[in-house]
Amino acid sequence: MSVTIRDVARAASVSVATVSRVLNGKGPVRDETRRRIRRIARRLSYVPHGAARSLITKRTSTLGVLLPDLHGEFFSEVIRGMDVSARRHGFHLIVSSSHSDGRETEALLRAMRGRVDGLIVLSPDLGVRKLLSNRPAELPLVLLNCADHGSFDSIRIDNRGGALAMTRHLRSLGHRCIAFVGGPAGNHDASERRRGYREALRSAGSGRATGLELPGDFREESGYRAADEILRARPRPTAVFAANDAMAIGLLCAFRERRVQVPSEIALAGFDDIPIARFLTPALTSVRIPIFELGARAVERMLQLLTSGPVPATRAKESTLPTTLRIRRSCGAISGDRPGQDFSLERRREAR
Amino acid sequence: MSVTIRDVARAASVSVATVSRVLNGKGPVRDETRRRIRRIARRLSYVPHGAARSLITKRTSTLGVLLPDLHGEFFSEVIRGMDVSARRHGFHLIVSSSHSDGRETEALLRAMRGRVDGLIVLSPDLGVRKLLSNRPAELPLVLLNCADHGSFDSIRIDNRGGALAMTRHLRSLGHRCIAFVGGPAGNHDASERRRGYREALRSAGSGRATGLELPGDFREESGYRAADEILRARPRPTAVFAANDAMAIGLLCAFRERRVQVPSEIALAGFDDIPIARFLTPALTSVRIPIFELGARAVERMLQLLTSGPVPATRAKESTLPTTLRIRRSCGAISGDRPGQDFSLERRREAR
DNA sequence: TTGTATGCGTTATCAT
DNA sequence: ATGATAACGCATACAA
Repeated sequence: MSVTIRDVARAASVSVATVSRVLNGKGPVRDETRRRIRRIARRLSYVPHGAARSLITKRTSTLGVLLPDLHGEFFSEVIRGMDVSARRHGFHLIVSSSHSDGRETEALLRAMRGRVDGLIVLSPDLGVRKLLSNRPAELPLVLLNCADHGSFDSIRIDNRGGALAMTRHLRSLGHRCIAFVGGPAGNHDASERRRGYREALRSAGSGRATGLELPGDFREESGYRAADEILRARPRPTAVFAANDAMAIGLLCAFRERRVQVPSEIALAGFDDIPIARFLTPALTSVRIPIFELGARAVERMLQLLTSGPVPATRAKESTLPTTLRIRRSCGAISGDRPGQDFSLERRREAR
Repeated sequence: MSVTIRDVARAASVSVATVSRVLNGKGPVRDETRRRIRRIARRLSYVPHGAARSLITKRTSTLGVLLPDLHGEFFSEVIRGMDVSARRHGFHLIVSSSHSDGRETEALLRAMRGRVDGLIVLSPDLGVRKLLSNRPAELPLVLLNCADHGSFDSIRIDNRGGALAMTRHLRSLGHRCIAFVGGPAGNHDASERRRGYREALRSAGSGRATGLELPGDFREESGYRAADEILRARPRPTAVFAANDAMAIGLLCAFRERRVQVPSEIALAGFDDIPIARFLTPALTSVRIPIFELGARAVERMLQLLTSGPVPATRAKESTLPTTLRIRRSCGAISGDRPGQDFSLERRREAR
């Protein structure tokens, strides 16, 4: 068996209470006793048992994270943000990725009780309502990029604003027919981006602008497939806005094969600003989203929720993180030749 | 407070023991009693307390995962593999990414006791030795892609074999001077890939081959920077093998800016086969590594370690996962035009 | 078939 | 300043 607090107490000829006091720095202990216990504990390489401790303290110092089946860059960044933020406060992350069907999610939530102090749920796919119903009652909750905020704290990325800004940017470059390749049906990020696109088309600007929406699923392949339809369309769009960079890359690939020059013959823009965007040829214009910060903020919010009292009466808050336009060569706005030439148009919008 | 097993027992007018038996399906219980308890438990939406349960059962159904600061695709895939595999067996994952310095890691390991049944450590950066010393003694351990296997179970990817195969492939295409852009110093994956590259150069083949090694750090930027030096070198390499795809993309970008045609003027190959590799122009030849499977296998191994008895005398095993060559246009071996044209040369090597 | 009682490892409350 | 002891929520050996 593992060495327990009793072993330390016995070896030091004191009671377990004293050992506990020393190790937690609580209560008065004679200096000499403290040092002796510390030494012995180290010599025995004693490590407190987490489960036992949290059974009595009612705190696990652990946060549960529920994620859907996310694509590479996004997934790792959001976790990194959470992890950095959590560790700074001595918290751990118990993550569960690719939760799809509701039954599985339910089982997951059940298993979380007694293991986490709070839950962070990222669910771009609609359907958070079900979640609330069968979640262990008093478990604090923070929603990420969710469709219906309901009465829960939520942090989201300004997808709509980013798409709006990008589409307007394309219009400002003179494009009058702008195609849009969308994301998966039911995905909240995707529908918000489409909303921004539509809004920008409708809004008064320099001249009329028409649109053309094509289906996509956030994967390269779907962008590749959308290209043909775009090129066949009459009037042919002079610009394409893909709902994410992966699809934009698929489009870029297809355009090159068809010998359609980007951006001279057709402009291209993406969303996400993944690291390789600026290393493509032409460098891909995109909308940068603060993924790391999204994760970090979620944890911060959760932590202040946890320390603000047992049943925090603090009203649910929702905040929106701003996106940033990364203008590069693919949209035809600039003619620079080297990567790293990043011109940024920033766009901020913070909600309560 | 949350509803406990006692609440259920009281509501059902039975003892907690009976409730426990029903919920765990152990021991004989009268059918009618069972149904009644089940109904009441559901009505009260009772959920067992994880910490309390694991305190007595000595099992947490949770696996600890220690990861370094990984790049996008790799990170998400390995976690996905673990998660899928873990959930299938009713296990959870408590992950901690970007563990860098040893002190932090030590604190992390301490906090793991009583919260996890085993530990999976991915540490391409050398220095696992320290880990073993201050880890809670009887915690089962599985190493991933580690330098020194020591006496621990470990699963690794055949980095050396993949690099060997790719370099030979380039030689077989007639290249006699092949440059190599390496990964971060101290990174085990990187050094194994370099080892394979060197081995292939030394080994007898069709004619002599010379090399040229350049530093890199696995990021696009470092590949971009390496390009100039490669183009200046005399004799100028006719092929470049980048230790990962990100750097290959940087190289591709730089070559295009310098108007150096790939593959006609210089061939290019990467490592990892990230999803966008086949959508680049030219499509990037690369070495596919089974990341998902790496994670999945790690969990499987851990689980069989856990169920093989309290202190499994089963000798530490190490296995190596095979890589696969993905030959595309960038190396000049084929002249296809459409993405999805994947020719595969497989290479297997399984160790005990 | 069911109930009683004990213990898991820790912290917290009260004595001393 | 320190020690004895009661929880915490659950599973289980044993008794009934």
